[in-house]
Amino acid sequence: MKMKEYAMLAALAHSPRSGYDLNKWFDRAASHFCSAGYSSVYPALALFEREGLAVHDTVASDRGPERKVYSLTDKGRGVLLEWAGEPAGAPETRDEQLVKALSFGMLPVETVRGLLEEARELHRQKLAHYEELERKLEEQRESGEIPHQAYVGTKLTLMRGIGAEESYVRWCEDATSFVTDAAAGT
Amino acid sequence: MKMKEYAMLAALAHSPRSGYDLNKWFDRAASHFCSAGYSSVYPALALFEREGLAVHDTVASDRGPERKVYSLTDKGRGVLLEWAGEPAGAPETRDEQLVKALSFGMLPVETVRGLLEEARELHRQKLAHYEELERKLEEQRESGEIPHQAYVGTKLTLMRGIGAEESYVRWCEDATSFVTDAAAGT
DNA sequence: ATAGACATGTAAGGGGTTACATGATTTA
DNA sequence: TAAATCATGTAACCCCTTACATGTCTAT
Repeated sequence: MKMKEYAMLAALAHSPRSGYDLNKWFDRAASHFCSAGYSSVYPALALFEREGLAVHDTVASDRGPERKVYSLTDKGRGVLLEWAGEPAGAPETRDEQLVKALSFGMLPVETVRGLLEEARELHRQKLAHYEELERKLEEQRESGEIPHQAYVGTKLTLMRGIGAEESYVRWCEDATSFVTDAAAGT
Repeated sequence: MKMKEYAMLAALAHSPRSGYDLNKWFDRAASHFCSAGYSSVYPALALFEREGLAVHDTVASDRGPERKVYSLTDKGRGVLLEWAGEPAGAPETRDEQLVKALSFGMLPVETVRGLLEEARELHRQKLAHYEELERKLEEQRESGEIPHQAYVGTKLTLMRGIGAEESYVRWCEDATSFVTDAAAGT
């Protein structure tokens, strides 16, 4: 099984969800460590059911067509936990900004300052987004709306999201200082 | 053109390199923001030459077969800088560790502590690696062995690599405290 | 009425990783 | 003599993103 599929199993372990819900979860809460579109999600759910890892209930929706709400079986939970207990590989990152940064010594300083300011703004927004999710999560925990296991898992990923974005914002600021000094010094 | 190809153009702008050298550069110095194997590198170099973005000299090697050492043309430099001056997209990360972390509330605390300790060690090693590269880069700058433009570009990526790994190590430590407290509190 | 969110899927094409293919030189 | 490094490429396969296909409900 692929990483995305384990991510889906974990999300279902936190609470039952439809394919549509999973897709939103990937976009809003998991995009900093794993992403997926509909064309990964729906076939994976069908696979889970064939393998006995999940089952679905058909539930009427407020608006739009019927929802297929999937929940994890004991077997699914077993498969998930077995995988989760083994050591993880190193993270893989593809960062266009850093590829561009390789050329920042060859561009006008004002151009570079503009690019870094824009990047800083992007990551400040992402930081604010994760902080907001963390606030909501703490609310849910206080009101007992969320199982403890789901709280712990989600909290850990949000801690990482926040740390990663803080670190990126700091780099944008440090890089701005660096290119400004480098230009003044030369 | 793809991101990897711009990364290659930037590396060639810093100094002429062979496909083999580029592959090493991806592994050792660029893996935290972009990766590539031989099967991406060699076809891309052939493409650069067809498009007039780079030219190669054939140079005898100390050991092993002849080397094709590529350098960027003015056209290649132009194409690179035009791209580098435009805003970058958001970074994409695939982090197996965080997918596993989603299930950390369902695993025994001792298992989780072990996994986090292992992850911390991995990222401490990466941190040490980037710090070592930064030390060497500063040496090269002091002795004037490296063009200023290459120094700036490389320094910026190393600053980010170091910041990212520091931030990851901190998460491993914070996560360890968190799961320990969560287990004691429950 | 039109745009946007809700909701489930399939198909095609592009990009990237892994394995294959070959061969010289050095170090243990 | 076996393993590691140097060195250049190709081929096949898998994964993933993008586009396609369809339809309802709500808000502007």
